[in-house]
Amino acid sequence: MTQISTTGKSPKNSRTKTRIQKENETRILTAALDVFSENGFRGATLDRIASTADMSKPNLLYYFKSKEEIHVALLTDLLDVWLAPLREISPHGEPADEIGSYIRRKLDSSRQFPRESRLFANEMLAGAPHIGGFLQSELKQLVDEKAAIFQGWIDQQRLAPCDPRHLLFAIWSTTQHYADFSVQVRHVLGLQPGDVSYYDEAARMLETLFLGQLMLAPRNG
Amino acid sequence: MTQISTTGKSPKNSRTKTRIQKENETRILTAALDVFSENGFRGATLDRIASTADMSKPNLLYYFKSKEEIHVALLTDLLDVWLAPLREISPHGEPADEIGSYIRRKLDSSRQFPRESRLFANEMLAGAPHIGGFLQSELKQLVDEKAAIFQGWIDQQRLAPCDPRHLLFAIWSTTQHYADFSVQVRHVLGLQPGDVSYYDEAARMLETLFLGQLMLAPRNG
DNA sequence: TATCATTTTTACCGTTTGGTCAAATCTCTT
DNA sequence: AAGAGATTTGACCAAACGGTAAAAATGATA
Repeated sequence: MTQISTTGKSPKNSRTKTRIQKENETRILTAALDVFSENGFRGATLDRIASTADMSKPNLLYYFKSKEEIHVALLTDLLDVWLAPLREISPHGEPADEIGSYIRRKLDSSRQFPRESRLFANEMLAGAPHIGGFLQSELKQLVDEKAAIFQGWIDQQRLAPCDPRHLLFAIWSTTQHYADFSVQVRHVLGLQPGDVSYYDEAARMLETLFLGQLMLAPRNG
Repeated sequence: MTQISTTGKSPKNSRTKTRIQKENETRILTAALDVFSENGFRGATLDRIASTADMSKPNLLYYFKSKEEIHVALLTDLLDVWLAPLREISPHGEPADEIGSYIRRKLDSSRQFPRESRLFANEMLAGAPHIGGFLQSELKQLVDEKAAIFQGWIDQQRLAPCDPRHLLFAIWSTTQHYADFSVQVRHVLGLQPGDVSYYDEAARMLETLFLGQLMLAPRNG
């Protein structure tokens, strides 16, 4: 599959973007985010994106020269958003503070960018055909770096012994779940389609789980 | 969207299935699980399913009369698998034992049925068009029932105060993550495509997180 | 207001898609 | 071995798909 690399401009080779160009590219990317995040790359169609953007298909293809190019543009934007909260983890703070605020940042990210989260999830489910390289290089490197910080805390007995990378997986999964599986969350909680009021309770749960102690009674006997 | 309800047979209305019928239906469902779980319903094609099943498309449509019908058959099977671990939670055991073994069952389920898990995830990302009813009825009911058990333990101060349903969300997300995001997990850990050796470490992590205590030093000062 | 580049539309093209049909083949029973 | 039923195939269809070409309409600028 095609990996992200080039940043091709479509409308001619003009360096400066016109007002209309900026407006329409935004409209297209917004519409495409809706469609791709719901149906994945293969499940999305240009017709659907075009009609969501309230635009004819040829006009859409005037701004992005292929379905792939739109997808790449979205994924490129996405990866920055995805990495940002992780970058902020510092070795100098208290473990509970650092991990706690990381969880808060990730949960905020789910609340603010649920479609981006689902776009990412769709790409994972499909086997990461477009961002496999990113996962193996940038992400792995950053994870290794932050895992070393966690390991330092473990060595200092400020954090329970565990594989730091799996701790990150636990944080990613619990926070992203509220964006990716929001339908399930809402149905189980009996909430209306648009209602995202569960995020406050989610934050409390994750604080208890990661920073506090879930089990109160001794485990056996 | 079409919800699950009917259990239509395709080859005529014969009550008893022939050997060939059983073999081919299995082959089709196995192939379809591969294709649907990677690409979602809209992203999957009958041609791809047929060629994966090593079968002509008209022959495939002799056993299932539409793409939708194959999908429904898979989802129906899936829902049992999905609910089974949850049903086993008992109010009579120790919280740590009950929750611990539930996590183990869910993690085993991810390891044994990763494609089923991804099929479910794809359905969620698409907005649960086919199993919305299931989520609102069967699942919600079972969750309410089990949440009441958790609430009992909280009232007895054997479990930290939290929203039991969000605790379930945390268990679902962390365990399913290893199936749904296995590509990411493998890339970050630097493992080969088929390697699922991370499950043991995952089990240890989740035990520490849910049954033990992650933070060892006091949070402030 | 005339000019030129940008933007939009109309009409298409070849391929893929989900699905049908009747004929051909195979399998099982007698 | 023959007949009936089950299975498989090839040829096909209309719609949807990703994408193109060129003309028409619009916008900016002088």
